Order: sequence, then C-alpha cells, then structure tokens
Amino acid sequence: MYRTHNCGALRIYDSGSKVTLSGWVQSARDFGGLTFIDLRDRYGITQLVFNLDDDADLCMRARKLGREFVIMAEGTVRERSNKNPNRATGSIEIDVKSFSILNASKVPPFTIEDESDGGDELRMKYRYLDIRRTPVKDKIIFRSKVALETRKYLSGEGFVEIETPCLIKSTPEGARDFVVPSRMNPGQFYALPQSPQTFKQILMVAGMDKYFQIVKCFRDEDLRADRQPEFTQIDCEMAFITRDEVLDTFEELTRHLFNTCVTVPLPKFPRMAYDDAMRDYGIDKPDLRFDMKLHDLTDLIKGKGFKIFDDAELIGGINASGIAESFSRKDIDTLTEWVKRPQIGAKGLIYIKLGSDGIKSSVDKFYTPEDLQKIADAFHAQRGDMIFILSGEAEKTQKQLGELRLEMGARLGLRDPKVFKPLWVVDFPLLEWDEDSKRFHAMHHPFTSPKKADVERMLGGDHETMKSLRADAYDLVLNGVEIGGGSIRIHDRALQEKNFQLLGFTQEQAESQFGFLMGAFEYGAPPHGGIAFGFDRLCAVMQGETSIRDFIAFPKNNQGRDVMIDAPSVIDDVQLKELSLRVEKE
RNA sequence: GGAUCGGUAGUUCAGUUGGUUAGAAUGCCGCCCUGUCACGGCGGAGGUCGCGGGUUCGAGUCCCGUCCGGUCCGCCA
Repeated sequence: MYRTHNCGALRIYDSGSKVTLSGWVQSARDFGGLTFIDLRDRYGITQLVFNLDDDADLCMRARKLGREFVIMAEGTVRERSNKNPNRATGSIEIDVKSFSILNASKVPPFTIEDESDGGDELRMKYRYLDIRRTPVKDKIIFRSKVALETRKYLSGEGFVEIETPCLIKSTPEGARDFVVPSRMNPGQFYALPQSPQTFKQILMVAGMDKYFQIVKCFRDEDLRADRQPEFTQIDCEMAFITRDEVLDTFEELTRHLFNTCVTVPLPKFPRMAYDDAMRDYGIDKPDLRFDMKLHDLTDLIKGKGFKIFDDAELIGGINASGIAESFSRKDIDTLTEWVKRPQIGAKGLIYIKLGSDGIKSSVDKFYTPEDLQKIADAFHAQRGDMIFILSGEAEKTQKQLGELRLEMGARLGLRDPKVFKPLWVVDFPLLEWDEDSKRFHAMHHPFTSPKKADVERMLGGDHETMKSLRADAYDLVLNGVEIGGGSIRIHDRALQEKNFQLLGFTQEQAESQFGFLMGAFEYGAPPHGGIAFGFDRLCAVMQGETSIRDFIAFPKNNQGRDVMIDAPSVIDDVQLKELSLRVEKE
C-alpha cells in the first residue's frame, strides 16, 4: 500500500497513529542534525521530520532528496512543538521511521509554487508540472465542480444529456471549420462541429424535449486570451417553450452554479434591449458593475463653429465622477493617445473639467462657460467630475465611447472581480450587413427565428427593413463578458427557406447544406429554442479571471499550438497517400 | 491580414549616450547550522545577449531582415 492518508488529511487528533504517506518533495529544510521535508500531493502538504540522533543513516538519505522526488514515507504522527497556523496540517508532523524513493526527478525548469517564476510558454511546455501548482490545480478542480453542478441541476429539471457526433458536415456559414479527411471516401472531408446546433434541433424534432450536453466545439479562427480553437459549451435546447421560459430556466441554472460553486447569490437578471445597450453602453455586452452611461450630445454641441464637431454624425460623451482634481495634463495626453490607437481609432479626445476653479475644457475657444454648463447638466455632472467627448461617424463613435467607458471604469477601479452583475441582452438584430461580401449575415445564426411581429416584414423588405428586423435571440452577459447566447429557432420549412434566401443562399445551396434539417421540419417539428454557455469562460468569470487558459488542462497557445506535444505537426507520405491528400509546397 | 510589446544565466528580469571582464534575484552545487515552514550563514558553478546581415575603431545597445512568444484589432453565424 502506498498510502494510508493523503498529505492534507492528518490533524492533531491523529497524533500517535502510524501512517504511510506518498507524494512529491516540495522543499527540504536542513539544519544539520534536523531535516524537514514538505511532502505534497493534491490535497495538501505534510511535514516530515528526520532527526540525526534517532537514525543518522535515514537522516543523511533524506538530506539528499531533491525537489519533486516522489517518495513514500512511513512514521508516526506527532504534535508539533512549533505549529504553523497557515497550513491545514500545521499542527502535526510525521516522525519518519523509513522511506523509499518511488521515483527521482530532474530539477524542474520553474518553481512549483503558488507564485511560480515560470513564464507562460514554459508552463505550457511542462504543463504536468504547472498543474501541480495550487492555483492551476484548484481551477481544474473548480471546473469539474461546475460541470458536476450543471449536470445535477439540468438533470433535476428533466434534461437528458445526449452526445452528438464530432465528425459532421462542413458548412461555409459562420466560423471556419476544422476539417478531417475521410480515408474511406477519398477527396471528402468531415468537419468538426462549431456547435451541435443542427443536431440539437433535430433532437427536438425527435421529441427529446429537453436536451443538454457539455460538449467540445471547434472553430478555426484566431485566438485570444478568452478564445481557444477547441472549447467547451453547455449546450441546451427545449421544445414547446417561449423565450421567457428559456431565460428563466437558465437564469436559475446560473444562480445555482454561483450558489453551489462560489457561494455568491445573484440578483434577478435585468433584461436590456440590444438597441438600449448600444445607446447607453456602446457595446452589446455591457459591464453593469458601474454606471458611467454614454450620452448623446449631438444636438447640444453642434453648430458652434467647431468644425470637427459640426462635421460629426454623432457626438457623445461619458462622465467620470470625481476625478477632475487628480486627472493631470499628462493623464489627459495618455488617454488621448489611448483613444487614438488603431484598435480604438478615435481622431481625438475632448474633455470638460468641472474643477474647483470653475468649468474648463479643451474647446474653450468655441464654447462659452454657459454652453459647457449645459453639457455638464446633461450628465447631471457635479464639481469634481470630468467629461470626455468623442465624435465622428455614429456607429464607430458609439463603439469608441463604449471602449473609453470600460477603460475609465478599469482605471477608476470600478470593475471589481468579486462583484457580479448579470443581465440578459435581448432583441438582437436578425441580420447584419457585411461590406466585404455585400450581403446580409445572420447576426446569431441562420436558424434564429425573427420576432413574431417581424415575420411578415421579412417577406418583402427593402434594405432598411432588413436591417430593422429583430430576432428572438438573447445573450447572457456577466461583467462585460458574453457567457451564453441563444435564440428561439425557426421550426417551419418555409420560413427557414426564406431566411436562407435573405442570407444569399441559392435554393440548391440551402438544400445541399441544410436539407436534412428542413426535411426534418416537415415531419412535425415542435416550436423550440435554446442556449449555449461558454463553459470555459463561465468558469473564468466565476473566479474573476479574464484568461480561460488555466481552466483548461491542456490549452493551445496564440498560434493554436500545443507546445507540450508539439501539435499540429506534419504527417508522413504514407498517411497522406492513404488519405488521398497532397500537400502543396510554398 | 494588421497594430503593439517583448526575446540577455535553469528561471524572472535590469543593463544609462554605442565603450574595460554583461549584472541582480531566485534556482542549482558544496560546506556549516537541532524547530524550520519564503529557514539562515559562507563559498562556487552557470551566458552563442533568439537567428542572419549591415553601420562602426568598437554593437546586448543603432539599422534591415527573419523566427519565436504575449496583448489587442480584423475574424470568431
């Protein structure tokens, strides 16, 4: 037997017990005659003691143990004379009678401690060492807990977990597919699913009523800190439900997960229309942890002879409360540079400062103190506040203001990772014009139902009508992060065909790509809808983290590479030939 | 596809205006130490400054190219 207890189990009431522990050598502290070894496993750390007077040979051997050696030690639990209150096992130690080395270890390339000295790339290359560290280990275990609670909750609500295939059909809509060549069907390819969307809808036609799956999805797009080429969704679908029933069900799931996994009670989730979110926050996933709403100042500001504003389609601003005195000239310059970065793309930044010595702005030449006061009043601004104004083309300016709001919120410490502000964003546009391909794209996906009131308008609309169509789609947003999204689906063949037509599909294309789905709709498809949560992202947000990488045991780097196993890699000619593939040389 | 930051000891980083033998911390190795838990003390080893080219009397430092990594924009129905 390798162990009678784990390294986090023993307490003072175990004193006197003979025990066997196995684990990794975290560190050794050698005092000549006395040697301490911290023995670690995933449950904790227990101190082993070796005394030169008791057994000189054993003590000398213990001194030679290196970091990360795997050992098995046998001895007696003993109360410590010097207790360590910072450790669960800090009241006891093991007076070791014998030990054996189960496996030696090379010196690890970085320290296996909470604050490791290792950089990301090194940590990923030696991920098995990284996962030994408490912060990473805890995140992986946390993920398991969230998955378990998801299954418990949804099963309790009558949902059935059903697996859908990973080898499916490639469709050009949406993200790029990862493709898999078929050996038995030369020249043909499977695609890995971007989501099990069509399968779960077909399960509704099949009468499965309430479905869920914790499922890997694959998208061959560029990566980010919160985006991986393979990621996990909590994928759900329900039949015979309305939008509000879907929102209620998954609001409760979210609340259950926060209660059980992080003991945070969530308030009732407000619901906000997409248009309102864009108008007030400049983004479709507003961070409600702080206010600082956008204000449209176009009518107030235009026509005073300041050319930049007079030419602008939209002039808008935000009010940062209480920073007027502390926000220096240099801060203004830095912020101006920030909004002018190509990622934001503003031309410049105007400010109005409500200082103790009166109201001042960077456009005093064009605006009287009375004009400025009117603007300040629009914000209900008070002395000590500072207003920042951007202008230009409407949509761009709105987005830029949204970015500026988030930046100022971060600078003022208003984005507390311990505070959670969920909301539903609803009534998304059905379609989105794409300048590159000169056609409309589905904003959510092509199976999304328009709102009932808009179905009629779908049938014969011009460009502007098309833009104004609303979808029965919704996103769950938490602290500025989209953690879930879904919609009521089309369940009628004719409407689905019409939608494909609006999206620029020929009838043949629609039939060859999604004929199986529309075919299913002809055999009694029930009204249905659903949602999918970004599981990795949900875990990260629950812990107040922005990167999802440590919630994934073996993540890919920015180039989509797994640096531990060194994938992707070339395959040999025999394999290529078997698959009827030829690689074009650059 | 684009922007931007970075690459110097095992690791994390510093390195001034281009100027003698490239430093610190930590880790590693050796010796000392009987109550530590970030142990302590003394000593030691450890470098193709990512790679290639250029400017220069002289390049870690400046220029060009290239590779690798981080963050972001585009992209992600």
